[in-house]
Amino acid sequence: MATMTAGAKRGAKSPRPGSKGERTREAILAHALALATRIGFAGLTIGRLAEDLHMSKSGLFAHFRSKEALQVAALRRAEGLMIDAVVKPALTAPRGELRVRALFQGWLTWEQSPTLPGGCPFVTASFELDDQPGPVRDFVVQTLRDWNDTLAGAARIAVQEGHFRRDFDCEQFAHDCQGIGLGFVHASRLMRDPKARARADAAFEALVRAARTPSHAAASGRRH
Amino acid sequence: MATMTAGAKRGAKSPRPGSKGERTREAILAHALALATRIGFAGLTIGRLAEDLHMSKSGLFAHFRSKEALQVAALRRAEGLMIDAVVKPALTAPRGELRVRALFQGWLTWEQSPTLPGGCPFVTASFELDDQPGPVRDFVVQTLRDWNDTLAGAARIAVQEGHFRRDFDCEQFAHDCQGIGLGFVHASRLMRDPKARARADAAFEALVRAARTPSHAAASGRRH
DNA sequence: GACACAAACGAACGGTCGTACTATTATCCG
DNA sequence: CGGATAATAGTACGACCGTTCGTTTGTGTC
Repeated sequence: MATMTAGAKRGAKSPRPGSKGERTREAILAHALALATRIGFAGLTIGRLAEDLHMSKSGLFAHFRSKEALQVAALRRAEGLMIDAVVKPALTAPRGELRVRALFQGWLTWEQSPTLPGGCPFVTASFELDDQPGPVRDFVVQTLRDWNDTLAGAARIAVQEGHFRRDFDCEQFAHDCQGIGLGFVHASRLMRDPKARARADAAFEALVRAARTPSHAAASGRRH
Repeated sequence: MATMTAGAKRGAKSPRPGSKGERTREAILAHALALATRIGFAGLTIGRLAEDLHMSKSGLFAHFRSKEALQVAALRRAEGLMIDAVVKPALTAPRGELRVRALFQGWLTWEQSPTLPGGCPFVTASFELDDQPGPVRDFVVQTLRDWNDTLAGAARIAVQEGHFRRDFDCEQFAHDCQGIGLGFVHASRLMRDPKARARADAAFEALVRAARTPSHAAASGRRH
């Protein structure tokens, strides 16, 4: 956070809550995010963005002082959206396996949300930026680390609750869920496989089945 | 693997086998491929490529008549490399579970090959182009479909050989392997997780364990 | 309603992009 | 070795890139 030092004289950004500037800024970020999921964050251009929103390049640019700042702001917004859409609702689910399910299913739904025509921005960004160091990449890594911890933490609670085996590897579980999620994106977006969702669900069920304690093995199976 | 027979009609150009032109063309493609894995296929530029190879933009451009053709040519080369490095060696492994293992392990090795500094080009391309129609995307889809069929086919042989259960879903298995592979890329490249390889191996072992017939369940475990 | 300041604009900058042409040089076959 | 032809270089083009700057328009407050 050392870079925020300029805030003393001229705040990096502290527009009044309901001001005009903040409203258009929000509109820009919403569109930028939707666009980036389709054409990538590198493909995002100020000109295209300005044209779509019927404003001038310079007027739009003034809201962020660099393209990189725009990219980070868009991803920061995405993180907020994802927490609201996936994490918070899952926290209302009962502790244990059900919450783990809510997290995973919630992510699949989020990935297919109509507001994100190209899918989860962090999937796009993570493969686009995995070899390009800088603040944007750093932010993506941090967010995905948090997400991984959320998944692993939910699994750990499921162990405490006695739903999952006592010796269960929760980190491995979180990793495997990421893999299933990425496989889902691959199958549904690139391959356009209509069975993509069913495949992802089947893989997740197998993972959960293998995680259960013997006493819960046959129980709570909401399936055949 | 129906598409691999397309060798009948050569492409637009057919330079003599050992000619100068073909040699530089090959050099261009080799570098283009390595570069694309790091900065993406959209980020690939003729100028950058020409500079790196110490030749003029126009001289390089003349080998392909468009950037799109260059991208497809690079991916076509990647397909050949991948078949040589992964598929062909796996076909020398004995039919059944061992061949399935050879395919998967071979892919992990290929993904980390030093000639591909940014990893498997098809992973990069598939997330970059999943929403951008055109010949490049089409080629990626076709190649990955072939790869999926190769995996599923190997699994089907393992069923025939009695290594895997008779009612085993080989398509689901191929899908799950893709997911584990993508999870591996995510963990190793973006997250720089030193345990990435171990995680991928563990996930794959769990998958294979669940696939085995009861009679083979305990056999060939982790003894070798 | 005036005044201060935030917000948006328009024009311009130096670059780089992919691609089209023409000219020059290297390669290869007879 | 010479002449046809393939390979490379040179130059130019229009479009768009991110960014800067000075100006104009709009907003919100006393």
